[in-house]
Amino acid sequence: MAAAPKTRIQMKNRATILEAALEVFSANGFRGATLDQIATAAGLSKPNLLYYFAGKEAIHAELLTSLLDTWLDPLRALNANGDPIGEITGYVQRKLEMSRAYPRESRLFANEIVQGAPRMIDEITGPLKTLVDEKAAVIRGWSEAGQIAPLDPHHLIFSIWATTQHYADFDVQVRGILRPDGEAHFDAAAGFLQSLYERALSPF
Amino acid sequence: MAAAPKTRIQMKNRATILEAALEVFSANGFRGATLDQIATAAGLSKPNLLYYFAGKEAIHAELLTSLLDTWLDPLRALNANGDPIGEITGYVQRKLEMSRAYPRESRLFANEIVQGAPRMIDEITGPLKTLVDEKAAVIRGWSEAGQIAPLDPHHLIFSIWATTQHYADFDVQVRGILRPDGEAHFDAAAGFLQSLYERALSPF
DNA sequence: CGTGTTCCTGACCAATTGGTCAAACTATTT
DNA sequence: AAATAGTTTGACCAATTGGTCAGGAACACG
Repeated sequence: MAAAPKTRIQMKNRATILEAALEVFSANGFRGATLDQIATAAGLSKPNLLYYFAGKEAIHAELLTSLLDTWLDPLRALNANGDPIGEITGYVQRKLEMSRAYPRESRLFANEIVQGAPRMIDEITGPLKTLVDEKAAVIRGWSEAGQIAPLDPHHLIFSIWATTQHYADFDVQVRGILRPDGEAHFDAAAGFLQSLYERALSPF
Repeated sequence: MAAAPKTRIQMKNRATILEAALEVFSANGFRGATLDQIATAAGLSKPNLLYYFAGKEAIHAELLTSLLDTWLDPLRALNANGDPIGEITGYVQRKLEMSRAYPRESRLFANEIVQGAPRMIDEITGPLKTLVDEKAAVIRGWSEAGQIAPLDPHHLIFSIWATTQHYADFDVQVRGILRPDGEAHFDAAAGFLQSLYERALSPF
């Protein structure tokens, strides 16, 4: 899609712009973000932004496509041959770690999907669905073999997305309610989710 | 805040405008919504909108404050004297029912909170925190009495919000992945969440 | 050093958008 | 029916915003 950067300056400036755009888009949504904000955040002039990218849409699209892959890595890592409960709780922990380390990426996707995913619907019904269906089949195998409790695998995956991404997407709310405990709530969340899923998945 | 409507026409038109605004704000976020869109959706002219409301902000604010109360009703209904597991799974079901019946309201809040809740932060750190703390204390009492498993009550509430609102806020994604099953996924979700929380909360 | 290429900018533009206002139109009341 | 109060609108405005463009500055390289 986007022309491959060639010079050192291009590499550096494109990266700077994408970093600034991630900041601005994730905090304001596509429509709420302006090229001026992105330009200011990147320390560049607006016409200069448009020298590197064809337009606002192009910057946004580049962010979405280049980040989606990374975003799905934790699910890809779910290993059909591992210990079922350990694999799933491991997935939960990796996903929560993503929320801690990359909250802006999470909010970028959240903004997009809440508003109907107008620029991502193909990725969802295509590659994403394929990956989820594949991993859901693995989980279904485990529950049919009696290794984990019989829970619907698709909804199990949804619940993991929901509970883990909540800490990135609804960060202000979590902080507002857990007021004085600063950063510690991620560790508390890790412990809570570990217990929740261990208990729920245990076949006994 | 907003002047109390007096005439029949005022009642009807204010309601029409708020309904249209809910549609538009929930689908596009505050910044993404335009007065023209709301006016068109309401079947009124833009200046006429502004005869009934002081401005875009005022319409949005009215929606947020008037809907927040309803939104929290399910949690208020959590009864300290009821059966612990039944109370909590009942709360889960009521909350999921809200997602099914009022997805636009859910998305209105989701849009606001994902973007840092600039217009709602006081409600969060005030009345919302108070209510959550109160109900969390009730849940803590249950787990200290050994009636439910020892899970952090605040994070338990967060997980319930996350899992239930997910079906409204990320509706396109859920539909995109569960493609052919139309509306049935809400019933599947109800069953899944019932099992998930029953299993996780059971003290044994 | 000169020259071609890449990079950057100020000035500008058309479209969109939130909001105003005077005038016209419609209900309601007396 | 006249007077009053409430409702609606077309025309207009200033600010914002995505994007363009011609030319200048910096850089690479023979």
